[in-house]
Amino acid sequence: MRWSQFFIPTIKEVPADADVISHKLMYRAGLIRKLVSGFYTYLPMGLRVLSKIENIIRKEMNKKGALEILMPTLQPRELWETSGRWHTMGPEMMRLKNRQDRDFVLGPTHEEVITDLIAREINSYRQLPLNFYQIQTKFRDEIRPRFGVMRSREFIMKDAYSFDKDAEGAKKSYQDMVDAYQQIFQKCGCSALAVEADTGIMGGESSAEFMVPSDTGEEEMVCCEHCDYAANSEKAESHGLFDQTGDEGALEEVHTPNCTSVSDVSAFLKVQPSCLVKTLLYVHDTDKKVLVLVRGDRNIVEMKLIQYLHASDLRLADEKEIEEVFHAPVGFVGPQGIMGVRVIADMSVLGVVSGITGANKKDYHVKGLNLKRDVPSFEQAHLHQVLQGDPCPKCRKPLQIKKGIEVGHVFNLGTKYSKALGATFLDQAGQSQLAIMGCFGIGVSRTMAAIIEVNHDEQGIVWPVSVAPFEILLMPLDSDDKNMLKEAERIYTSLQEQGLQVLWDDRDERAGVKFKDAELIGIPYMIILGKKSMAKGLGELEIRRGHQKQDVPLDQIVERSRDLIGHAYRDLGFLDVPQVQGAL
RNA sequence: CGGGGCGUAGCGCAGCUUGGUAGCGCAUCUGCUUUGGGAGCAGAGGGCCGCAGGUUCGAAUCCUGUCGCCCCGACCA
Repeated sequence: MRWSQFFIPTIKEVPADADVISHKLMYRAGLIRKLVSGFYTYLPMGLRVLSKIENIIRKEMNKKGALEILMPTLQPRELWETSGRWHTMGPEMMRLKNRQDRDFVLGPTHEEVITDLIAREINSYRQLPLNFYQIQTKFRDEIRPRFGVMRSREFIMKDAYSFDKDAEGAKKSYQDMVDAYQQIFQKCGCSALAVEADTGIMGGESSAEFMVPSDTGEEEMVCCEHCDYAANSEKAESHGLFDQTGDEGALEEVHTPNCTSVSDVSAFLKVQPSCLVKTLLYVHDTDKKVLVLVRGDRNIVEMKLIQYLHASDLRLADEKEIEEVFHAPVGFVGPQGIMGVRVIADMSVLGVVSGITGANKKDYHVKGLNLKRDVPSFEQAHLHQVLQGDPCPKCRKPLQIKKGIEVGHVFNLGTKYSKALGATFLDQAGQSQLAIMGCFGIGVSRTMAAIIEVNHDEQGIVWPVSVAPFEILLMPLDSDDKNMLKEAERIYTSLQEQGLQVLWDDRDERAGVKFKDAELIGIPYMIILGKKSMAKGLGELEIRRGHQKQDVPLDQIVERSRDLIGHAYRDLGFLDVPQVQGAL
């Protein structure tokens, strides 16, 4: 491709609304432009990158036997009523009506559609297993789109859905996808970590997220440096810590005027916050009350509580509700002597034999709380937030907390959707069975941003070859020099004949402009032709990453480039240089 | 949903406090010079100052409303 005939609108200045590096660089390098908040146009350079990521995904999916399909973006309300998600999804799902006043949703995901399809098409165990995938535009009306293409309202996603006849098959399908995902992200140049995760709105049994470690990530994960434990912080656990010591004693009221918070009480009584037991009253599924106990210096993760309760909604009780249960005002409540309310104790308070908590009386707390003695019956669960340094649940070594970008998510769905939508088949014994499902997503557009987050420097993007819009940039510096142009033309044709994707900067620009643009757009390899070295029969071959340069005789430069690029592909885990496909 | 900030030329901004009909840098166009790290000189084009009302002889500027964009936060007894 000749630069002058392509469209690469680079800009020097950063638009005021770009905040993170990938967003700034995508804008400046002419990959994307914004339409409105959360909606972006991919310009030719951006689209090439996207297509490359998609092709890497296709190849790995196909290797595992998944079959590509394409489902509608618009889906009828009825399907979502059937699965129950018309009501549980909330306002992030975009809904609209057609002229007959019929409700539709702009698909945020496709479990309903695919399961409906399978329910109609599959009758026998002989047809299973199946794994269908698509690469398609999804819509989620995010509260706050941000970081450019990283969290947008319209985005491109690869979603795959597996259907198995038994648990063993489902397990294999799941593992196949995990393996494929590792391959995909490695080949895209943004190796991802698989971490245990919450199933969220998808429902189902278990799930793992694929995270690219990066400080701009929105997700927090907990990982162990010593073993392979890694989990999303909404799911992470720590080893049963906090065996609280202290002398057992009788319950004793203490006067704590106006001390309504943990910090007030611990300061007033001159004890560590960890000596307190926080008593939280939650309301879930509209009117069910549950009392949660957690150590004073810890917070609970509401997501964990929702999971534990299988609740569809959850909120803290208001002052009135608290008064009704404890007959005491907010800030002075405790679990002792409370009857008729379900009590859940977090692991952090299980060992408490002399804790401090509210006395259920205004301006008073109690000392000497012994959980097992003073609370008639309680359940135990892991609800607290894991902090840096907490012991690993597997090996007890200190845990680390890191930020990451969620680029993929795999779910073991079980039979939630097959049951709701009637995806059954007859087994060998002629019995009707529910298909066991898995669903597997990759945020394609987000992956593009993640790749840039981990592959850039001061000057601009440093694309991994596998996803670079072009593999090599040909840069003759003097556009008036006939000889140089002739040589450039020769190299250009020759590179193309080698099957390489080459961008030829044929613009009549000064060298400085060309160099700056080249660094910005980040093509991984560059051939530079200058007057002086050409006179000696030499050209320069430069590697964008690290700016290593070498002089190479002109008659060898194409071959050397091809070798370098071949090595680069192999380093990323490819067996060979992929063939050019489609528009590329 | 709450809080904060911002809408002035394609992009980045100044001007607004103290009303008088708009300016700077980059980009664009023309010409000459320049040509291995975002060139120099000379000239040119381009803005209903987000939109709608109001105050005023007069509004980018003051007031009200509205739309859009960005950032932060999201309850812990």
